[in-house]
Amino acid sequence: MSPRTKEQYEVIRSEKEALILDTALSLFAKNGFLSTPVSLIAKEAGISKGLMYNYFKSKEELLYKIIIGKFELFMNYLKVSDINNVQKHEIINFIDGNLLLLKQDPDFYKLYFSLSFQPSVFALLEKDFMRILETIAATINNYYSTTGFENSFAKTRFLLAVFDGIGIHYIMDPIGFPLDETRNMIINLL
Amino acid sequence: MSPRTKEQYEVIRSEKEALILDTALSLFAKNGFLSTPVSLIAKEAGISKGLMYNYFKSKEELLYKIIIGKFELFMNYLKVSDINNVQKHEIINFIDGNLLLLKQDPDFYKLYFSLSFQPSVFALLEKDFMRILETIAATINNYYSTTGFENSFAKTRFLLAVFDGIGIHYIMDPIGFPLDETRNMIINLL
Amino acid sequence: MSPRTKEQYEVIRSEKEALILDTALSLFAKNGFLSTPVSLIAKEAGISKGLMYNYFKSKEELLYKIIIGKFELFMNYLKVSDINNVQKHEIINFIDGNLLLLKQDPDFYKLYFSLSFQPSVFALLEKDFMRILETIAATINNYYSTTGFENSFAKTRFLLAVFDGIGIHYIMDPIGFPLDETRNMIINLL
Amino acid sequence: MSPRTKEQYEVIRSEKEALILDTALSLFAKNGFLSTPVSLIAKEAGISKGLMYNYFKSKEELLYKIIIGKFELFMNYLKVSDINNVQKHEIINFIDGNLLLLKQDPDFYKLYFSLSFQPSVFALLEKDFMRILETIAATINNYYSTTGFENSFAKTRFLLAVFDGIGIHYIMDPIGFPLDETRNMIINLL
DNA sequence: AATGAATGAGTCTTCATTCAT
DNA sequence: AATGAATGAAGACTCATTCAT
Repeated sequence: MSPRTKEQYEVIRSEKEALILDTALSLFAKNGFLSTPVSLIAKEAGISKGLMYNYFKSKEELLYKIIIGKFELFMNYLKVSDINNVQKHEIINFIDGNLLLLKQDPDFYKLYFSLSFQPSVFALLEKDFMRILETIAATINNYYSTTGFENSFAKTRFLLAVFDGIGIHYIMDPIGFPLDETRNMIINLL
Repeated sequence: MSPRTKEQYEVIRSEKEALILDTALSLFAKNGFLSTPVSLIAKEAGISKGLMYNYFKSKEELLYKIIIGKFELFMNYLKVSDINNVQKHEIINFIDGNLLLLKQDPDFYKLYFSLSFQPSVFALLEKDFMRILETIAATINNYYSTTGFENSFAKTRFLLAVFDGIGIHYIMDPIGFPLDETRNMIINLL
Repeated sequence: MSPRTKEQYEVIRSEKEALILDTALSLFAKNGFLSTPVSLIAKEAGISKGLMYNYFKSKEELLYKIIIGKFELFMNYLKVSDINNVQKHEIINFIDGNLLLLKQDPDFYKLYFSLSFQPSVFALLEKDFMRILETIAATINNYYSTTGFENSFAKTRFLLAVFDGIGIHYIMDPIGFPLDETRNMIINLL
Repeated sequence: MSPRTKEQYEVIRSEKEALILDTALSLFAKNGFLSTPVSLIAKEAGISKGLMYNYFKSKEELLYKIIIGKFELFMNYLKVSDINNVQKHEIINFIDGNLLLLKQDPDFYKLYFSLSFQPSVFALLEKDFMRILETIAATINNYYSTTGFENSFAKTRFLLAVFDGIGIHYIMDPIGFPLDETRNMIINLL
């Protein structure tokens, strides 16, 4: 019998890769990265431990791919037409976009926050995290300063902090936390 | 040399216990709870591993005692004279008190936040965390509702979230983060 | 296109088999047998892992075939016209033949020596090694005893040892080692 | 009960360390470094796997310590009174010393030779091996050149090669190999 | 003849905890 | 009160080999 075609192999690979990524994200979010053994990921995904290493070089690479993949989605919401003249509605779009992701993919945010407090693991991702954070900060800062606010720097840092605070409280208590009301309170800070 | 009295022994014991607690907090904050071996704590504290287990039943108990000890300090700032009629200056006092602790003891906050995202460890502390959070929430909620704000529940949750956001951003970047300016922005939310 | 004939298939098969054998020898020599994964051999040879097992039952069989194949070449140089009356020039021919192989195929010698010290692997080959060694030893011993040397046994063992010593030092440092000068020193021992 | 004294601990440590080193040397010699699992060393030494790591940082460090320890012994035999004027009897002493060690500690030589052909492992030790080899080579070379031999370089390399050849053949067949007769043949090369 | 996904046994290593002294 | 040797369970990772296609 002839071997599978390249396309068939690709389908298998991309489906299984997605399965592993999803399973791992869910477990990392639930138990934390360090407390999730590769063996558990494999078991939950219904594959052998060895196969994981056929798809990802290491547990850390698996983590990295999860994060990077989501980051792209994340950044799609921060498209401004003119970086030197950021409009209020663009910031609002960004906020709304992220609140949407927060609702749709709380696991990712849980993982994201948990990693921020795990220095041994965080090192892997620090550069990417920083690059993104700085882009966001620059955009918001530009909005505040061109809109005529004084102390745009502090306002920017404050807004980012508020945003993370909301995120954390939401994922800790998605049912009880009043996300929609707080959304308006954030907008009021603009 | 006369043998030590019971009191002297107890002084030694409590001093050594404090030493272990401090050392452990510092290491947990720096490396994370799971990434800090008991052997390292013992080494840094200048004692043997065995002795650690003489003072604390387990690594988890050590963690627990660290957290509980700090909580008491923490709650000292939330003393209101009348829980049914909370004054603005009392809330401000609470905020300022906590910002002070944040500056003085960033390690504890780092540990506190990191544990929040480590469910396997968090379980130990969840009850205590909740009890405290609810006390604080009730107090703030009372302030908002007696002061005549509408939607005091959402406002309360928002304030708590903002507070944590600030805390996180400060401990991630204690030098760059404009803590004093943001303090005023928090007060403005009251 | 007409289908390939049986002969064409066999040509392909034996060419591919040779490719695998060569690739494997080169990698075994460079990294050692145990440190060379089958996957690497396949990759370097440009074929799939599965196909390797189509040609060779196991990694060990692959090794075995490499060694045995070279042994035949090796023994071609030890053809004496009369085993009961070995001539000096025949021994010299053998020495020169082997020095030539040593220069032309250092990888094989490297592998050969490395296996001699890997009992778990060596077991496979021990019989064949011994058979060959004994043939050589018998021939040399005959030369020494018929030529009238006393203690031909010790002289034989010495010569064989010297020969291996030279081989090892040459493959460890093919550029620096004075192979041609030492050749004469070996001849002087005859 | 009071803890053991420092001396008592030291006795325990050095005895157990020696036990592990001895056991490991014997197994490495018998099976090869790569084919000897740490678990087997532990089992043979009658200790737990974990304890091995209390004494040695890694399997590789264990190997390193074995080799380095023996090297010192080894070099004791190559003490010449004047490096610029090496006497024949000093070379003979060196040869005899090493033949003695060869007889007494064939395991070490087995390991030494096997490592020389295991590039992945050899890297660890290459520097130390080279340093020693160069010292020996320089000494012998000095002997040959001051004694008036021409082509002392080639003679030195030859002698070293012969010596290793003898070593290898002896450890492969300690009973059958005529070590004492060959000793005289080596001396004749001086 | 050929592919590479999949498995599982085996290897090194870490670390919380126990225990004899 | 104090030490550190010792254990054992668990975890990340590798790799020869099998097998469906």
